[in-house]
Amino acid sequence: MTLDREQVLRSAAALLTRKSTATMDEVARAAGIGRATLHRHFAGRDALVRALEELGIQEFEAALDAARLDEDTSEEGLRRLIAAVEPSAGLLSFLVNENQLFEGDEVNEGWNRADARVAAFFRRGQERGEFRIDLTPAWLTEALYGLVGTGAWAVQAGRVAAQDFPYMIVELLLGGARRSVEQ
Amino acid sequence: MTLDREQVLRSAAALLTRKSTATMDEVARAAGIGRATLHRHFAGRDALVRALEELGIQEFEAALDAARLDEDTSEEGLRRLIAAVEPSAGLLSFLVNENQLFEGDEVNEGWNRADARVAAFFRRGQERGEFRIDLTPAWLTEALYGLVGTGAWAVQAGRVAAQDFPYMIVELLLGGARRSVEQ
DNA sequence: CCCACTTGAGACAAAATCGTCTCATCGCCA
DNA sequence: TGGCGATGAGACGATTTTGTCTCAAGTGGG
Repeated sequence: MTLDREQVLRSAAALLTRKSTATMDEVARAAGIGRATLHRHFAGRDALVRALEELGIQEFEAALDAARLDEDTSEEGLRRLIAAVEPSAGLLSFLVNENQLFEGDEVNEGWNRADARVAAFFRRGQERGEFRIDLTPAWLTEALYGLVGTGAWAVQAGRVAAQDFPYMIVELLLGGARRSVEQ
Repeated sequence: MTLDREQVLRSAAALLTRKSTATMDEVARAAGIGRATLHRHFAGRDALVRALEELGIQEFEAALDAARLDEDTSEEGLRRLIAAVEPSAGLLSFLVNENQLFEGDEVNEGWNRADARVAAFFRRGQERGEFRIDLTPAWLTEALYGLVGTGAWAVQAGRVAAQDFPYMIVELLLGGARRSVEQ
């Protein structure tokens, strides 16, 4: 009975998304395994979080690839990115919060890579005249993370229908709340 | 030497905003008092967090009052709200995250009051034709919280200049990232 | 000036969590 | 079928945090 490491990580992500302070015991029970087994595969809580970080980065970079940010318009690229990132939204939200705890000492370079890609996407959109230039790429990047996390939370709390997740995020991020004259 | 309860709460808020897992000892030292004194004024960590919750709700409702959301256009009201909420952004962000841990069992009704006011503000803006109707008031409310928290974090992490905080949030929330034809 | 009140520092036990270990059990493969 | 490897359950000690208590020191008001 080989333990499904991926499955364990996914249930841990699902639990920690809801309750970021869950204990190792809770994580183990959520995965349907014993605490000893959890420790056999992840040396400790740090190792578990780091494994989740690897998974999250991997999923996020896969989403960045799948979004084909260079093709079509920036708007279409952003729509594809949000849609591709949706399944990982909860995990990414957890990891973003977790990273805020670190003193910036040792952030996984994967985040820097991903950040750079997202920021470059916004900068390219600005250069193309598709995005406003008065909002910095760094802020747009952070705002994207924040809205994805907020969206995941809103869906989980039942404040937003799951099917509306991509639409709500993309529309707000692209067009804002103001009712513009053009539509 | 009467202990300045307000001052203690503010330094606790400042610390917990950066490190939400700070211990009672760290909170006490950050406030420049002994741990025993901290316990004399707040029975425990829960009591401290609840006191911070009261403070945060009070500040948020004060910001809602100061923003005079009924006057002028919705856009001006939102600008005033974000500006008024800026000093409390870190604390509110901490409390929002903290509330996500609760199982919805006993949320302070103050949040419901505040939520209702914000959602009503967006709904009113929609009825006036100033806000889009395809984004629900509930989502706009959550997005506002999320962006305020993200903004506070971005400023603290040095990714956004503190002076740009209100502008970045309001502009993104109102107009989005898309460069519209009208400007 | 003196006393009552508050504080800071530290000791102390209780509780929570962690990490490790043992042992019995179970499934799978040779 | 027999043995090997992995698992679950739980015991155990170590560590961290918490909450309480004591005691000496200091401050301010009467």
